[in-house]
Amino acid sequence: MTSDTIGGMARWQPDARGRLAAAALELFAERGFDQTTVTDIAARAGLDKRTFYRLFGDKREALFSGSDQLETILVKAIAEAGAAPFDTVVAAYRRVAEEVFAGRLDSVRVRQTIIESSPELQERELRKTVSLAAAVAAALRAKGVGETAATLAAESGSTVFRVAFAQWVAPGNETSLADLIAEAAAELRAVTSP
Amino acid sequence: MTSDTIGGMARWQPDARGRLAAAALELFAERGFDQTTVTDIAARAGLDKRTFYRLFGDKREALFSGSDQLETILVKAIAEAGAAPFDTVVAAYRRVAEEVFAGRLDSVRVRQTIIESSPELQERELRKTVSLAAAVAAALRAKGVGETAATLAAESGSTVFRVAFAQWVAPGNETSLADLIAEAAAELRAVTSP
DNA sequence: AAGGTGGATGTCGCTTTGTGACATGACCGT
DNA sequence: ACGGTCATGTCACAAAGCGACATCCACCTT
Repeated sequence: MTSDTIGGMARWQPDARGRLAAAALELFAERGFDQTTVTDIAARAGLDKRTFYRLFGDKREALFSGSDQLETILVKAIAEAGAAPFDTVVAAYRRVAEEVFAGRLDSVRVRQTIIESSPELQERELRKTVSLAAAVAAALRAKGVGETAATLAAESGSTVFRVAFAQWVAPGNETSLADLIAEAAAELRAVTSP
Repeated sequence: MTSDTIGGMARWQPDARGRLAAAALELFAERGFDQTTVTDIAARAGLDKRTFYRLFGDKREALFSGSDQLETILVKAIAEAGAAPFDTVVAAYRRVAEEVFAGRLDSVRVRQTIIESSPELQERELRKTVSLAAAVAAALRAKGVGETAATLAAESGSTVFRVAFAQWVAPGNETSLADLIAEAAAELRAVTSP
């Protein structure tokens, strides 16, 4: 079936996972999430339904393949930083903005449109967000920050990022994500100040 | 609703929805969420699987029947308040703490144990949380608070509540939820202050 | 060079979720 | 009594997700 022979090379086409993720993105954009079956996705990638479930936990996960990378960058940025907890977290998210989101507004918008069209996908994205915040909190605790303060700083940073992200993706926006993060952080400080 | 005649005999037992929610809670606690099928739940409530799906959108929803009430209380509290946005939100959550959670620690713990045992349920709870925060933000905007400030105040209040809630439910806790909310709010201010 | 090993893939069959279409049986107003 | 309505039950079905087993072929061992 998938046995290709580029000069007696691989038995299967390379990067099955990547092909499945790409096929899923295409199909979700074309027909919508609910109207796309896992069998469809696998077929477009030249694979079997069962293979999809070996590489992804469920149908939604195909849209969130790259999100481990975010955690890596965030945790590393926090481990290297030396400022106050909240500033550290905000700086870490700004680094993510520059290293993974800058220059990809168009494709991010496509993805975001898909997510906003399906409650199931929104739930999954929320979980990813929370998981990221938990990793950030753990990284802060590893630097000696107290339990509650670490959680609050991580969650607040997450909030700032989500607000800024929404503004960045909104139609007509011209400002960079990193700048929007800085603005949102400043406004959060203002909102919580007595 | 569930037509039971006062004088005559009822065709159906009253409160089908409540019976299903109760049956679901029991079974989830007994065997776990995954090991409980919708048919099981319906059977214990003396109803049919199809009836379950008419009253609840999906299996998880049976655990979240009462969460509309929270939104009502929150929105009302915010509409009546007159303080700064963040203080208003924190006060609203404290009101929820007193009006719906006070005195129910034991049953809340049972429920929370179930939720923590299933990623699917955690996703749903997250969505409820976000939905609540969105309603709070809308209530703030209705009072003239700016878009971004309303969102940030609502999300920060939500964060404070979640942190306090986790502490309240944690084993060995003796402090009231309302007090924990106040403490968390104070610590959030400290964390985000320069 | 023969043969074995292993990891990735395909095939089969099953349970469960969630939904549409239709049937049933009591309540209600007329 | 009649027809309508509303909650529920029954039947059928697509799709999700997973366990068990078969298959294929690069690579390794001898």
